Amino acid sequence: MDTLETRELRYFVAVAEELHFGRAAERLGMAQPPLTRAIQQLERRLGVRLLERDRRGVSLTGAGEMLLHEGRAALDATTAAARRTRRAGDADGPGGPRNRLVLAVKAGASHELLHKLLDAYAAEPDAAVVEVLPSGTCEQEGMLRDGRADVALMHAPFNSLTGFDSQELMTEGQIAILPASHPLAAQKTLTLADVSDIPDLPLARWARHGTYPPGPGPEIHDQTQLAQLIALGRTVAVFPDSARAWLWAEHTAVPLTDAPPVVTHIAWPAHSRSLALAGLIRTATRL
Amino acid sequence: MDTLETRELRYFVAVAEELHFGRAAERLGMAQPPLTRAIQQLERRLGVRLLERDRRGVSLTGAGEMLLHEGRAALDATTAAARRTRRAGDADGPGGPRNRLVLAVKAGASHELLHKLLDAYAAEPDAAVVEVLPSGTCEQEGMLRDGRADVALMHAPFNSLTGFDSQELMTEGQIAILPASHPLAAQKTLTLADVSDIPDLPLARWARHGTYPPGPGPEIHDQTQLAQLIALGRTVAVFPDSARAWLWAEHTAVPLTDAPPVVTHIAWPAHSRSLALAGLIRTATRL
DNA sequence: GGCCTGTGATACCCGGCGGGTATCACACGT
DNA sequence: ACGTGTGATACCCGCCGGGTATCACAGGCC
Repeated sequence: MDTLETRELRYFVAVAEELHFGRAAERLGMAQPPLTRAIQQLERRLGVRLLERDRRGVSLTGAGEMLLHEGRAALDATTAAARRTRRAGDADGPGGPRNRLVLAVKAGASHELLHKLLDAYAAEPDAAVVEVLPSGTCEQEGMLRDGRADVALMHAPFNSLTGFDSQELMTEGQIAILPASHPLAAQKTLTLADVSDIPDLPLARWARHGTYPPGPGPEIHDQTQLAQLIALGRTVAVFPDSARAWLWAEHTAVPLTDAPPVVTHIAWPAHSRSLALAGLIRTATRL
Repeated sequence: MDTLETRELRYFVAVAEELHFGRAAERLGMAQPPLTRAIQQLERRLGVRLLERDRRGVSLTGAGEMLLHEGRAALDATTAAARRTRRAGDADGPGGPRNRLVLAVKAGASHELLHKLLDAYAAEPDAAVVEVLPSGTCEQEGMLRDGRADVALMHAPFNSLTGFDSQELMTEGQIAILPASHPLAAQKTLTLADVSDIPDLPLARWARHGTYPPGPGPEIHDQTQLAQLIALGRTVAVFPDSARAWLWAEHTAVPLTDAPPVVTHIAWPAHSRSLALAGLIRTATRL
């Protein structure tokens, strides 16, 4: 009567994202007519119009937008339930209850802190096996939400910590990484304004959630790619201080005086009750 | 293949809570055999044993406990999606987009703050209709999670704020409420130790999540009931300062010097994106 | 204006599976 | 030995989710 099935949610989210029944059906690996029928049935059961279909296109009503947001959250929660249950089953299954933890880390960030954390935790008695999962830019939130990861290292203010419990680990400044040959590389310090409009050196743009912010700079999705472009004198980038670890000889790092400090947190789903996780967090706070 | 249906989650949670297929089936309004089959199928699909059935009873495996926790969260998220979507539909349906907000408040707490908040918000332009939903002791968390409420007033340290965004509104001390006739009522201040072992005046016990903490005091689930028992000289209770508003003539309030301060927060689900909610929060922070 | 194209909606059929009833298998009380 | 209460099995049926074919309709052509 009033209990949404996850199948219905999956269908609706697909349609709401594509805004096109045909494409949504294809994405779902099914034909279009049953999809149409399923959405109609969903609307009847909820007693609410979710989509406005005026021939040539579909758009979301207010209720539709609500269901898109809430439905995504619900779907994430159920897939998280499935994933975490499977992993828990592996643990208490064969070979004794060897717990495992999946830690999501932005690829290539803060090696040093990560190393210290993993070493310190491994020395703990009863330490679980920590699997490090490299994640794309700002993707850790989704990974925690849908159960791909149990815990993550996040960098405020880039990551949003809303909805998670977290603990502050480290604060650092930011630096501009320039070609060593560029005149500005000789400065002792710079400001954001200095680096954001250098005529011959546009700021690189990172992909966030699959799309790129507008601007003149090159589109980047790989750190080595970026490093190369900087070395070639084609772009600048702004990074937390710990990025100095991977600088090349052709790079120069210059501190930014007015960039907001970057705070590294360890974050986890608020409702977690895992002992292994608690141990890792305890270790982290003692660093 | 790997996508849990909410029906399966409902079934499993019922069995895991009852630890008995027959009772669980009854609670679900179905017969026992299909329930058994559904759980078996669920275990097969997850590739994990969830229940240990040794004749005469059922118990949870580690994976089962995981699925119980995560599954509850997922079920809450889907029922929240349904409820919020229905409400959003009512709003953008007939009579113009009149938004509504449901505010969960512990029954009978902090009248004064609540009044100020509602009055101030009602004076805002484009204020939504705020529906006040009285909730049992410490039940606000569940109400936010499953969509019965959009926002809640919570009292740390009694309510757990994990998983929600929140804003501090007010801090107050705690008082002991005694029968006016009792000798201790003459004191200017008291300590927790003073009131926790008065031989003839055991501390009242409140129901939390349906169960009562152990102890000698009377079991309470209603505020007037408690007030009456105090007036009769049968018990003491500890409350935030604002409880003075409902004291009777037969009651005396004595400040507690060592009780932790009670902090009232306004809290909401971390992923909310409602404009009306944002307005209410903005108003609250200006009080 | 006729026609094609692309959209979502409808009509109809079929197979699978969710659910029910009856029964079994087994461990415990007496 | 037998009754009792547990979960598991066997079997059947009706519904509903999904597929194919088709419709209805609005634009954009020439």
